[in-house]
Amino acid sequence: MKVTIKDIAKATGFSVTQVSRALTGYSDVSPKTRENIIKVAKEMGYQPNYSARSLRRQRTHTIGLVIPSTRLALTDPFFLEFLSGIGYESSKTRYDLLISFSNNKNGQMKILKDLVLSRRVDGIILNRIENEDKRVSFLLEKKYPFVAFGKIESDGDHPYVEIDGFDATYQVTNHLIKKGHKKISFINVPEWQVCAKYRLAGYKKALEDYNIQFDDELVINNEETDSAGYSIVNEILKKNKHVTAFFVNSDVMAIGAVKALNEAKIEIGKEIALAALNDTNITQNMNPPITSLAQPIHLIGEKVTQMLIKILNNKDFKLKQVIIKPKLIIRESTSNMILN
Amino acid sequence: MKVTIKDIAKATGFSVTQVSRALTGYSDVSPKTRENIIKVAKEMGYQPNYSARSLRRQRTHTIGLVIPSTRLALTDPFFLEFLSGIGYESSKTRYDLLISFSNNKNGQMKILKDLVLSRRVDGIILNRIENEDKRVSFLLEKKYPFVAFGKIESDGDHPYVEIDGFDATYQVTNHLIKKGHKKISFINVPEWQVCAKYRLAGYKKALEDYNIQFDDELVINNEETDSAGYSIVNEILKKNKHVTAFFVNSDVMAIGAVKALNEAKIEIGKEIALAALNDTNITQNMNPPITSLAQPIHLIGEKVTQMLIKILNNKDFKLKQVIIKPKLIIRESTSNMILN
DNA sequence: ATTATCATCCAAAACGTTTTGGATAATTAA
DNA sequence: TTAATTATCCAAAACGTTTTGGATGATAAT
Repeated sequence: MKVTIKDIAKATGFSVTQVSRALTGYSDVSPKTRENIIKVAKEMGYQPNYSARSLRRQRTHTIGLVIPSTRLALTDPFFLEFLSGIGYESSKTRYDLLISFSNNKNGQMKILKDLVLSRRVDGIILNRIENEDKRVSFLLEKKYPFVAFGKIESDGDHPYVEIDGFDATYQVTNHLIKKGHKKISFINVPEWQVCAKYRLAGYKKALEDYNIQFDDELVINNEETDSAGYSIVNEILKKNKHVTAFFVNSDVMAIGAVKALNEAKIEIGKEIALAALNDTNITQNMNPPITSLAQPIHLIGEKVTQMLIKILNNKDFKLKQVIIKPKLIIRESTSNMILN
Repeated sequence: MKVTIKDIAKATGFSVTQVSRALTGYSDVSPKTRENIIKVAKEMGYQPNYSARSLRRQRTHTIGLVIPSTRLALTDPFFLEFLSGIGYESSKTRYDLLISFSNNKNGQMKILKDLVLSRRVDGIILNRIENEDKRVSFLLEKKYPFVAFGKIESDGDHPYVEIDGFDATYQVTNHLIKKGHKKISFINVPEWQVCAKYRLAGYKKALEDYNIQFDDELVINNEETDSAGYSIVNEILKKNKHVTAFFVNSDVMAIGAVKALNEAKIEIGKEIALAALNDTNITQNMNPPITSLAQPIHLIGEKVTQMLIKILNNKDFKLKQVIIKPKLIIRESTSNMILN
C-alpha cells in the first residue's frame, strides 16, 4: 500500500512536478495549491521513497561508520560514548547512521570500499587512526568526504578531532611523579595507532623533567582489552622491577589490571598506584575509584559529525582540526599514596 | 569518477543488459562474455550504485534499528552486546544496519514511521517491548517485517526472541531464600515494559513456595540506570525494613546500588546480599563480584537478526518464538552470606 | 494596444539499475 | 532439408523521484 507522488498528483489533479515542488518548498507554487497538496499528502500518508530520492539527488543523507564486529569496540564504553555523540548530532539534522560491521572474511577495507563505491553513504567517520592508514589514503584518492577521530598525518589539511595524547600522558605521569613515584609502568595502546607515539612522548617528557631515568622494560604496548591489562600487569610484576605505579592507557585495560593486582594481594591506592585513561564509568565505579583522564568523548562524537555534515553541505567548508586537552581526574587509586 | 554499468557496456562492447546479467550471475551469458565483463568491471572498480539497485529491486538490503539517543541505551553493556550480535550476524549476509536515533523532537514513533514509509529499510528490529506497544501495532498494520527482542502480547503469531523473565527472577529469589533471606528488596524495570510483570511473578512465586509474606513496600519499579539504583537503595534503607538482600533487575542499576551501600558502610556479601540481572562485565568486575543472571545476549542479537533476514527472503517463513532460560551465576555478593 | 514581467504550471529527461519480452544465430532433432 | 530447440544477446520499460526548460495566462509597464 505504498503511496507515491503519482498518487498524490492524481488525487489533487496537479502534475507530478507540482507535487514534488510543493512538497519540497519551491517558490513557484501558489499558496493554495501547496496547501492542498500538503494536506492530501499527509492524509494519504505519503513519504518520499528514499532510494528514488537518493538516486535522483545523488546523495543518501546517510553517514557511514565501519566497525569491527569483534567485541572489542562494542564493549568499550569509551567507543560507545563516541557513537552516542555521533547519533545525537546526526539525529538533529536527520542524517542517518549506517553501521557496517567488518568481520574476518570482509575486512574493514573491503567494507569501506563497498560503502564508498556503491555510494551508499555521503561521508565517512573514521576512528582509531593508524600510521599510514590505508582507509585515509583510499578516501583521499576517491575524494570522498570524511572526518576522523584521531590525528591524521598524511600530507595536506584533513579534518579531524584529536585528543592531545602528549598532554594526556604528561599530566598523569607528572601527577604520579609528584606523589613520589619513580618506577612507573606505562602500558600503551598498540604501536600502529598514531596516538601511541605521542602518548609515549608525553610520558618520557615528564620523566625527563624530573630527571628520572627512562626504563624500556616498563613500557609495553598492547590492545585495549581487559585480558591484555591483566596479563601485562602480571608480566611486569613477575619481572620484579619494584614498580610503584601502573599507568594503563585505557579504562578497559584497568579492569584487567585491577584483577591482577587483587589476585597478587597488592592493595591499590596503598601499596601501588593505578591510573587509567578515558574516564568512563569503569574507572569511576571501581573499588577504589581510579584516577583517570576525562575526555569529552560524547562531545567529540558530536563535533566530528557536525564537521562532516558541514563538509557535505558545503564543499568549500574550511577544513579544520580540533585538538582537545583532557582533564585529570584524581581519585583514591593514586591520591592517598605518597612516597618519599 | 564513478563508474556505471554503462561505462562497462561501452568498454566491453556489450549491452547494458548483458553487463548486468553477467555480473549478477544469470545463465544466459556465455562464459567468455561473462569472464570478460567481470574482468573489466573489476579493473574499472565497478560497484553497483546502491540507490539505483534498491529502487529497481524494491529492497534496500538494510535492517533498521531505532534507538533513543539518550545515554541510557548506549552505555548499557547489555544493549551493546545485543547490538554487537546483530552486527555480527548481519555482516555475514552483507546486510547493513541503519541506526536511527530518536531525540526529544523526533520520537521513536516518528522515526520509525519515516523509516518504514520511505522504504529505507527492509525490516525492523525492536527491543524493550512495551505493553500495547504502538510500534508493534504500526508495523503489523503496515505489514512490515520485524522481529522483536522481548515478548509480544498482541494477537497473532509474531516473531520474537524472549528471555524467560519469570524463570529469571524465580531463580535468583530462590537462591537468596535458600541462603536464608526473607526480606528481599526487588527492584524491577519500569512497569510499562512487558517483562516487568513476568519478573514480578517469578519473584512472588519463589516467596510463595517458601511461605514468605510478600511485602509491597520492598518492590520498586524504575529505569535501568545507575542513578535510579542509587536512589532506590537509599530509599529502601531509609524505610528501615530490615532488608537483608537487594535484587536489582539490571547490572547498570547495580552500579548505583553498590555506591549507595558503600556510602552507608554496609559491606556487600557480608552484611547484605546483592544480586543483579544481565551478567555483563559490570557485575563480573565489581568488588566484590556480584551474583547475576547470564543471558546469551550476543547470541540473541544474532538470532533476532537471523530470523528477520529469513523472513525478508522468504515471505512464507514460519514465524517462530524463541524463549531463552537465563543461567544463574553465583558470586561473592551472595554466596558467603548465610542467614539462619 | 503592445510588450515585458510575473506567477503558476507541466511534459519530459534524468538518476543507474534490473527485468520484460523478444530477436538472432547456432545447434539439434525430425 | 526443414522445424524445433538452445544459447546468446539486446532495446525498452520500469522503479519513484527531482530537475530542466519551457508553456500559459494574468498582470504591470510602456
